[in-house]
Amino acid sequence: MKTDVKALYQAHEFAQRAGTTVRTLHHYDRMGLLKPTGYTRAGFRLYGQADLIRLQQIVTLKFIGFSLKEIKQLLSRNGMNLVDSLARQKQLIEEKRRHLDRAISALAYAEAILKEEKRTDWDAFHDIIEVINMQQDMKWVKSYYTEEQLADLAKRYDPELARKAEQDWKQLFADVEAALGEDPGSEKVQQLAARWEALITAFTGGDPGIRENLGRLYADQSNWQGDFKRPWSDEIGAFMNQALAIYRQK
Amino acid sequence: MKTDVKALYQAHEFAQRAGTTVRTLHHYDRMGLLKPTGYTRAGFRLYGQADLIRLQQIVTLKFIGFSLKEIKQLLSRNGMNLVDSLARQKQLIEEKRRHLDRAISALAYAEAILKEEKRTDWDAFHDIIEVINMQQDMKWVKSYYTEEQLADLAKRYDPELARKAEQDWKQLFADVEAALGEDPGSEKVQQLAARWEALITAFTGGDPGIRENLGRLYADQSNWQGDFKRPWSDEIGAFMNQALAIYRQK
DNA sequence: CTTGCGTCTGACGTAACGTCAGACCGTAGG
DNA sequence: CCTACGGTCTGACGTTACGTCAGACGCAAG
Repeated sequence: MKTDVKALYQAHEFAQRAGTTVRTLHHYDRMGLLKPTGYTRAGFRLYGQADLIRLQQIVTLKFIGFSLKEIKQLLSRNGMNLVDSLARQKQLIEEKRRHLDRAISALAYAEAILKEEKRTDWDAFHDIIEVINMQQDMKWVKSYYTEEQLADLAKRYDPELARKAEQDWKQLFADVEAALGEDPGSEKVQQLAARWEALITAFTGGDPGIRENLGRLYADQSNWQGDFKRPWSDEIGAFMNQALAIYRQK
Repeated sequence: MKTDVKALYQAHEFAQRAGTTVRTLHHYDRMGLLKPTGYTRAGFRLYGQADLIRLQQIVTLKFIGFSLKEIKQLLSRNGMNLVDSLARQKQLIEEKRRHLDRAISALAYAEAILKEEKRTDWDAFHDIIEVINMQQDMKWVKSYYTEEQLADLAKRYDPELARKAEQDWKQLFADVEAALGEDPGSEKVQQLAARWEALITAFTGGDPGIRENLGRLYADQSNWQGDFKRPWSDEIGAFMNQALAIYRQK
């Protein structure tokens, strides 16, 4: 029963079949992550089935986000506990995703503001930055809310927010625009304020680092020149500021 | 009306207030992204309010995921269109998040398999890799589904899947285990098969690159030794394979 | 022998800084 | 005035996962 199948491939063909490059194979070889099965007399690398399997494992672990160094450890399982590694890795990735969620939310806001209003790019850009930094405000806002209120808000808005943030921002903008003339203290406008805050909360999310940093930044601006000019120059901004002020005092 | 506020800070203090490091300021200075307002006679950097604002913008754009090079462009708005840049950036980030979602899903699966079954780490690990690569199967599976069926599955499962993948995997495992003795062709088991496929689809998601690569990898294994041994050695795996086979033929 | 295509080994480039290392500044205490 | 302590400066190397030359060699066909 001879195995007619070709058993060994040279670098290029192997790389192609594996969906990677020769240079990558060199790299893995040099760092001891994947050594070829053998060499020709001329020193050309020869890869076999076992190599393919190992490469497959490497690709998989890379997909999951491990570094090559970690992969080397895992594949030689030198004292490394797979379960723990996976758990840690999952937490790391989830953190990254939360960050991306907030970034997406911020971008959605930017998109909304650029479409709904007709300011120059630069002005709008200024506002975008301002809004993102507004997370700082949450520090103070939090003292106005009770724990339960915050938890409630979080429960109602947080999970889906990041996903359809774009929709939400657009809708909110439309609603606010429609309510422009009304009393900022009215039930209706106050509900808009609540939604606004919730949206801000969404991409403020749970990143303590950024919140702190920008918080310091913002506080600094205020201290620096007494009343640092905040760029809410448009109607909507002014209107919402009134509404939010009332909302927070309640 | 004199402004009593200190107007200039030295590197360390400025960095601290801005929530960054001196070395970062050096870096930004050297690459021309943020030049200090002035220097002392000794050559020490002095930063002012304008610098703080600019740094704030830099931090914000970094948060959104732009590279320093891009930020430099954006802040000098040399031919760069903000709207387009933001849109592109959003797509990029969303792609990244989809990748993370699939990775998380894969890790959730790993977690589930390691908890529910009592194999050695290594064996389970082998399966994890196998499952992730199983996305390759979707290539063939797709020829069994109609477009509408796929769309339907995607609609029903895709959005929420990535979020609560862990739960879903655990639940599915429990259900499958409970149904172990039954007829693989029964309505009940077939529904489990549908769920199984849907979960696999979830982290197979929409990444054409990885799907292709691993597809090639897998196809190769099969060709290489005729019938390459697939590591579904456990009861659940064998059971589900039967059920899935029937499910796909339907 | 010459083409053409493939392989090998360095060596440098990338992104965004962190981490020394060696040298200098500035102020308070002795 | 000397010195310690803390801050600043520049330059150079380290990090991650390879990509991109560059120069030299292998091998089969015409």
